[in-house]
Amino acid sequence: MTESTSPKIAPSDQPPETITTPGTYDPATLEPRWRQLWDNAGLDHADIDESREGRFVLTMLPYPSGDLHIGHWYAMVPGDARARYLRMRGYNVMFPMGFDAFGLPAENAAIKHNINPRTWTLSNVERMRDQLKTMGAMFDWRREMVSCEPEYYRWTQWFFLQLFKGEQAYRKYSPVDWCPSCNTTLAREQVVGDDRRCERCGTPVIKRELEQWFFRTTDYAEELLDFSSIDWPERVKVLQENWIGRSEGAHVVFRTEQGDELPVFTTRPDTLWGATFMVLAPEHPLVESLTTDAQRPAIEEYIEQATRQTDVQRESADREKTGVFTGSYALNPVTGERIPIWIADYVLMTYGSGAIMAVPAHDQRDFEFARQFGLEIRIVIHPAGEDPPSADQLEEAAIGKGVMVNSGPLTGTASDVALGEVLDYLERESIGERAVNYRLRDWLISRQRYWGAPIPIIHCPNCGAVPVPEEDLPVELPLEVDWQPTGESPLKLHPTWSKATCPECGDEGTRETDTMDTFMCSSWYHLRYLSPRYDQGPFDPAEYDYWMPVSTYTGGIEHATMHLIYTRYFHKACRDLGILQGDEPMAQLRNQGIILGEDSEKMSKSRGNVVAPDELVGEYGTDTVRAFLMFFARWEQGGPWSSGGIEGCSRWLRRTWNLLTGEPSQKAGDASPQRLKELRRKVHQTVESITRDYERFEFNTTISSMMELLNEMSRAREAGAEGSEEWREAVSYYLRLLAPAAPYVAEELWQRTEAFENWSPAHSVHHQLWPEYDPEAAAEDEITLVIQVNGKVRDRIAVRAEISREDAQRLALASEAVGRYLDGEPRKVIYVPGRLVNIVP
RNA sequence: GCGAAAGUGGCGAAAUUGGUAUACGCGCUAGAUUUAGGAUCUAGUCCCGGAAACGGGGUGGGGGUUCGAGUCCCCCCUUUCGCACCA
Repeated sequence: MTESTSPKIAPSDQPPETITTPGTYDPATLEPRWRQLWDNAGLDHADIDESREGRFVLTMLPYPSGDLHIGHWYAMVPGDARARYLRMRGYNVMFPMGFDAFGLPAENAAIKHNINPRTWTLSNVERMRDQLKTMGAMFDWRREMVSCEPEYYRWTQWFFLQLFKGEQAYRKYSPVDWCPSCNTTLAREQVVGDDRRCERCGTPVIKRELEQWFFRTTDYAEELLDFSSIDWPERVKVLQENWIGRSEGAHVVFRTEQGDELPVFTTRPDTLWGATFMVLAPEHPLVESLTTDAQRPAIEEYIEQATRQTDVQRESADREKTGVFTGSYALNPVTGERIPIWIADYVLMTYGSGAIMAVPAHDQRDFEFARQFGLEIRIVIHPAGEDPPSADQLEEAAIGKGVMVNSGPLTGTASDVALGEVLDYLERESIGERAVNYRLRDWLISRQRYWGAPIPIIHCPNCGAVPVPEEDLPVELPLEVDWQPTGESPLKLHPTWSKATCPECGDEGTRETDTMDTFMCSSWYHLRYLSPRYDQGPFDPAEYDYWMPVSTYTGGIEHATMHLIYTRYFHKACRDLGILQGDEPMAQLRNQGIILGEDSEKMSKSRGNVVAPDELVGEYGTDTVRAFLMFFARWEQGGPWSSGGIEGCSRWLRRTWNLLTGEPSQKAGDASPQRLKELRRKVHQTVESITRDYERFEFNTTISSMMELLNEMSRAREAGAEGSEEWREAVSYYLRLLAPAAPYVAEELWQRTEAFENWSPAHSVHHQLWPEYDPEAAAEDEITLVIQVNGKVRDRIAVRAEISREDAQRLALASEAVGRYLDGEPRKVIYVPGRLVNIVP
């Protein structure tokens, strides 16, 4: 049985294969040979097959930075093992791979090495594709997409046009970080230091307003909060909820003394009578006209320094409040009082209306501001039955509940009804109305960059922003471009590219030179996998119907709020345009943890703790690296790498090899029926637990269960199990259970033990069915009954598994050990079938 | 500050979801084997006492629920992650 006959593994167009020497596990020759055989035979191709249920298994695509990192392996290998498991369960599994190929690093490389970003990117793609192939994953490379290829971004542009026509795209002025010396926009990572300087020339960065493109993600804020139809981690749902940031309250319209409307959003309309001043964001459009001449120098200076700061700096907590009085006043709409209007950087233009009513008695920030500048504090909510203190006595804002005081007609209203009463009052008096506000902003998709998908718009002096006709797509990036060391987009500098005729009136216009955010490319890449070369649309509807939605999506938690909100928005918006079906793109999401360096620090070149997968593959082989990545930590948690730990997985696979290729034991055939039954039990118990573990993404325990089974098989072999039907089943099951984790060695040993004459995909272990689990075979016929006295273990006795309650209790009470702790009749006896008897004295 | 998750041997970690705590692996100890080894095999390895049988203790700390708690509840400590002047 274990005698290894050399299988004739040679497809017609291959030279005869050298068979590895029996007795020696040599992944370095075995793995590439199988890879080639599989690739030649198209073993991992996934095509529509109506006889089987499809499963679209997706893992987040990499950015082609140049080298595949161990983190990529950690993200992809367990997902691959699970995809392989699903395929063996009989599903038709598609597991595609591609590259998120637009982005800033390619431009940096272009400037630094005077190389076109496309050349740089595609050579990285090629390198990483080869590295990905050593991973032993079941990627169907026919379905690969590369987002920087015109055949891909043609459809990214097409989607933009659909969203534009569906009124989801619009233009507005929005600030960017700008280097006045380089004369270019800077990305966040190009602004360095606390004093915010350009990373190239060191010039202090300023804000500049540019007209940019947005998508109306806020239209979908409410629907994006609904996760009821998807199985996503709680953690991600909470992150998205916080990101969307829904709050209920009221829009209240204040008026300036000059008569301008000054709307605010408040979650506490019940404190409206205590609004003693207003604060505007320094960027607020009314600041200019509200500023009096006397205040103008101070205001201008304040705006200057406030807008130089990052949002992060402005938002950093426990900073002393700063601000300047505009010199103007507004009228409190319920009291009619004049209240001063200030500006301060703690009010953000990007949230609400960019203006607040300040209620210093009941909001901590407003309280601190009022104390800082000597503004009036008026208590309007106070616990019933007490006299309100004077405002001077307050040490902090009173944010608690109480009864409304000093609140005109609503004085005396208790806080549990106040909100509703106040809202009714405001609506009745036409002062304000109920409103929901979101933290979520519309999605800014414009980038003043070369290396992205051009926004397919022509600006015409007569017709405005006109979409490029679909038949003219793609709007291709010019390849002959000049790079300024400043990083200014070559699209703006190009002599001819931006010249275009208006599709509507035929006059001369100019192309939009902004390109799209790369999150736009990654919002729909999963759809391109369906049919990467389809040219009648972004995807073939037949493929969509068969595969979508994505059944499992895996990737890092860091994408919880950006990519994963954008792709959900994108799907929903396209659904409403009739392009897609279903409410959600990804039915199930799971996140892997982070793999750290051996020193428990984040891996980085400067720390010198980077683990290179290529080196590991050279030393141990792909199967060992895969197994260890699955084994060493809980996948969703991650943890530090251990160079010693990988030896354990290496040993395990070598022991597997030796067990199944060695000479038969001299005791073969000696095993007792009872011993063989025990072997079979362990086999079936292992099938059960590994099946459960794959369903739950608990990859570490799939490997430890395999190790346990190997240990049991070694012992059974010593006892003479070889030659039996039970042994044959154990080997067959073992190799099929091994296949998802260690695909190469499992295939090699499968061919040997099955003794096929020739290899074909139908013979591949990867096209076998997952072992059937027989609960009867897995059931223990003898169990250890634990005898407890008062919850403490006092004895253990071996009994038949089907022992009756009466017998178990009788045996327990008869136990000598129990006698030592029990004085007289027990008060109570608890029996847990198959487990224990607990005697309460 | 708010939110989420976690805390178990020397280390990475298991624990069928309330029922024998520490499976599996690393490391370590002893032995076997080998020219040698960081190779392979066997045995041992939570702590204290004991030659052993056995006894006592034990899952960050404190309380609670329960016949029974690593697991559930409350309080505290620590760590990690996310969000943060959100009106």
